[in-house]
Amino acid sequence: MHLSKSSIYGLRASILLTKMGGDKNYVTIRELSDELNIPFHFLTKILQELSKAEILESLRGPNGGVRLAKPPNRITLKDIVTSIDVKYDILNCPLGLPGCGEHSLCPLQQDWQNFKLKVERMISEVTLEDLSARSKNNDNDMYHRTHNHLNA
Amino acid sequence: MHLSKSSIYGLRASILLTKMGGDKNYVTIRELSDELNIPFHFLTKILQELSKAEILESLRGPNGGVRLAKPPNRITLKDIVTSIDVKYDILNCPLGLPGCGEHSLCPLQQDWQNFKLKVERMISEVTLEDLSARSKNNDNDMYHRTHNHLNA
DNA sequence: AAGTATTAAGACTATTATATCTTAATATAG
DNA sequence: CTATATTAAGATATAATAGTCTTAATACTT
Ligand code: FES
Ligand code: FES
Repeated sequence: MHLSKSSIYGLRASILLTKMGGDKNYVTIRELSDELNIPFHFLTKILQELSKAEILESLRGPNGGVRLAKPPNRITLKDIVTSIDVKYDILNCPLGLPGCGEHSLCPLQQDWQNFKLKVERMISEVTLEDLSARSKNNDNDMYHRTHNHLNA
Repeated sequence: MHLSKSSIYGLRASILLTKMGGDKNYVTIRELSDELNIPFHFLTKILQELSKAEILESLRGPNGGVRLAKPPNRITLKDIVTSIDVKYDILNCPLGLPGCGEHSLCPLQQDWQNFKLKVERMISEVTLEDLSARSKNNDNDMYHRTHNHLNA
């Protein structure tokens, strides 16, 4: 599972957005970046990608910000990740041979494809609603660490 | 599973070495790098790491090269990867929160830790012997693609 | 209409990962 | 002892990722 920091930040921001923006109000990127200890301009660029992908909506000017473009139960983890890391490879086999999955050349293939299917199913099924619900039940301070301590 | 190219190359070379070096002869790094389409000097540096970690033995001069330092059934996939990517994080959760695994803060934790355990077990149990045996049963041309086609 | 708050966009810089090049050390062969 | 084949080590170069800065566009408020 090789996610760029952009994807990780995008996911965290989307989850927080889901938790904060139950209503139709826009949340400023500044709020998100402060809360999550993500560099503001960096997060801005990431969320622009999500807006282009029509996962978020944005509005400029006072009272502007970003918000989800559709109900959180219709946005999956995979939607977000694939919008940001266009060419990511979920759970790449350690040997990364050509034709992986098609031909049976890799000595790890059997084990690996098994894992891979499960992970792929998970990320394409879990929605922002699920994630925000689960994290509400947990310590709400989950995001409030300093940037340096995040093991991204 | 975020492996560097160094680790992937190190794994591929170790497997090939196992297949070629059943006896006690040294195999030159040039042979390995040609066969695997890995830049020679790059592979040299990677194998130096494995030598320092006492997974390989090396010898300079004519008839020199590298060979396994112990029987292939005593070298695991994990041995190799951890020698090269000293600070790798096997199957990092997409959210990558602090204290992952210790505290229950992450909404994906339950699913993810489950995968992670299985993958960790696999890489710490599978040995070079296993890998080379399995790949012998497969198409022996598995490594003979051009570098550009490898989806590392 | 003017001023302000905000995202959009793109240029720029910094850091890390990947790859190459050069020289040194060492072992063998003749 | 000399020439040669090879790994060791480190300096340099290139590419990819991460992060910063500046300016433009837009929408609200007064
Ligand atoms: S290269 Fe596809 S499973 Fe290993
Ligand atoms: S951060 Fe540990 S499982 Fe998600």
